[in-house]
Amino acid sequence: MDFIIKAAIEAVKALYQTDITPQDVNLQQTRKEFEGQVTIVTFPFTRFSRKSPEQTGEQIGEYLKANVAEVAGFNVIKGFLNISIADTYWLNVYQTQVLAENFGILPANGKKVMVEYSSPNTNKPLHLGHVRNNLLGYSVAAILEAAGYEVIKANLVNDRGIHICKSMLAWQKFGNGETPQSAGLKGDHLVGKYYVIFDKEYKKQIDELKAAGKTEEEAKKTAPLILEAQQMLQKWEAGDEEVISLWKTMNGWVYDGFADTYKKLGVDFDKFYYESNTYLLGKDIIEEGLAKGIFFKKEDGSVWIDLTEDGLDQKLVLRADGTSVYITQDLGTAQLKYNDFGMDESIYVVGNEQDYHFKVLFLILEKLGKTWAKGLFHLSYGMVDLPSGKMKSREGTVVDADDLISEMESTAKEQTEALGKVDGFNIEDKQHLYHIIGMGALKYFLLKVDPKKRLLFDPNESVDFQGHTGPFIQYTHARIKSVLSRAGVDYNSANGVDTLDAVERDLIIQLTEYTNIVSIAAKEFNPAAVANYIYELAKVYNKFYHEKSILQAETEDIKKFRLQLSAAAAQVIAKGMRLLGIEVPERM
RNA sequence: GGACUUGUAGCUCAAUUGGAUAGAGCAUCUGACUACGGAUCAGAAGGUUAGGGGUUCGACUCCCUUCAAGUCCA
Repeated sequence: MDFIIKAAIEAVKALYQTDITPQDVNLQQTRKEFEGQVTIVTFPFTRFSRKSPEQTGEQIGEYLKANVAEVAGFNVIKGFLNISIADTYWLNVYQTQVLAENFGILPANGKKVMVEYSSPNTNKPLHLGHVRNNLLGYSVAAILEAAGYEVIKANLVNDRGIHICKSMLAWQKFGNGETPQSAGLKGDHLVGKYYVIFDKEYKKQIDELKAAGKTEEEAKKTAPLILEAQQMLQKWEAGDEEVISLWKTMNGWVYDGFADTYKKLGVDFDKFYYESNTYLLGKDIIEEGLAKGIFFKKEDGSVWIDLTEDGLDQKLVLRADGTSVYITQDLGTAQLKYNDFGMDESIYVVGNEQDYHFKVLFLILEKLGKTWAKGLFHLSYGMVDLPSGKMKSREGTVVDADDLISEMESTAKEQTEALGKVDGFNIEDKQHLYHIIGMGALKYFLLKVDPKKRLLFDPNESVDFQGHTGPFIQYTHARIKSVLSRAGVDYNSANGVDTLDAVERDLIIQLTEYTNIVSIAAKEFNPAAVANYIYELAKVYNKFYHEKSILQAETEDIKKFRLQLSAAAAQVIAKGMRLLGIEVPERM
């Protein structure tokens, strides 16, 4: 549509002797209740046209019609100039762009970006909140790749610390040598079970101590179990063989479990970082900051940075005893990642509870003069809430990822069987289909929402399969494939039409928008933009499908054209869904 | 105490980043092809965009303020 903007600039120059920039031309898609396909908002031009918005629109419209071949007509309503573009233009764009093999893949931009996501703790299984994180991260990575970036998917695993020691200790005390095999339980669930047991026993001890007259705070600090766990952490840090060996064993169980869940979710990673390797990093950065005078030392020896001039607080970066805080290791890890890959940008997919943390982290790196700090971005997403409020693992109100996935699959099975559409599928095909549909419903449900908004999930109300959903889009794709398989003619070289019906034009216009959407989604790190676009596309296609007969078209040329157009729609649907990590079936 | 985020139909979400009469889906009601797949399509109903003020040709969007929900900082 650049040519319209250019022409509008020329029109303003010719009519009103004023130079304007492309940004001054407010171009948008014409609302469907009006005639035309693109609209120029003329209110801003009245400043120098010294005419009413209507008159200004008329004059520019006349100019465009006279000087631009593709402008077939126009109408003016208030300050809106609606322009009808000739069908030949749309057909040309369709032929040369939409039908091109690499449509929707933007040329390489030479930039490298890291997307860090998932980043689980190894003391409990993944839940719905992690699912949102994983799907977002995977999708953003796919979108950036389509937008021309070289992408590195990274996972920073929190595999050490007091929380893991809690699970280890509980297993030692109460586990009786239980293993995933002996318990018949996924490894991450088994370890999670002992984390819960620790918490229960710990609470018992707290209650006993309180009954003996201690305050809550005292009780929490002096309960034998927590002291033992802390001791265990110290042993781990000292490299105690027994502790390390148990730690390796139990983490191994967890990784097996995670690998399984990741596979079902369809996410993957190029690079794993482990906190057990990175938790000591960052101390040299503290030195660097002190040397540069950015950090300062208090009398007790602790190191701080004063961010009050930036509207933030004073922030501790190293404890008085010389040990790290979270931000210390994050500083070090950021440097490590940059040393490893030298990427231009780095996206952290982390929940919005850490907004402040990342603000501080990025600001410190900037103050340290790290040139790459400006490429850091915190993709902050809202928490997933239940109707009862926040998910709490201690109260057993978490929605477990593995449970959720299998529930989605069985719902997909029920729905599909009720419709009786899987004749001719063997058992494996059926299972694969149920997985695709169930995950399609779940992924779409989570990704269609703007990441920064909190998400409400009601486990009692199963995810919809009708309307604005993944299965709706998958169904549209399957139905197109069905028609194509009945075509009986070669439609690849169709070129037989030179005018379009309204629905056909709408469909082509929607298809041409895809590239635009990819770049917007990449710029905003927002899969929801893609999700909502594909839904619109599927809707336009379904309307076309109902209004126009494809196989019974008026002429053979039109039939071929509509088949080809349908194939193009199926292609874009599949490509777009792939950016969301959602597969589309041939039949369903 | 300070800071950040969110608030749109009964419910779940949009709104081309300041543009036209705020759009979809679910739920409710009505209708559609003995048809290329009805997980579809067409229609009805549903709104003081949390409340109030301001900025301007024009505000869900920007500013101020109050309220509500959530989060963070020692």
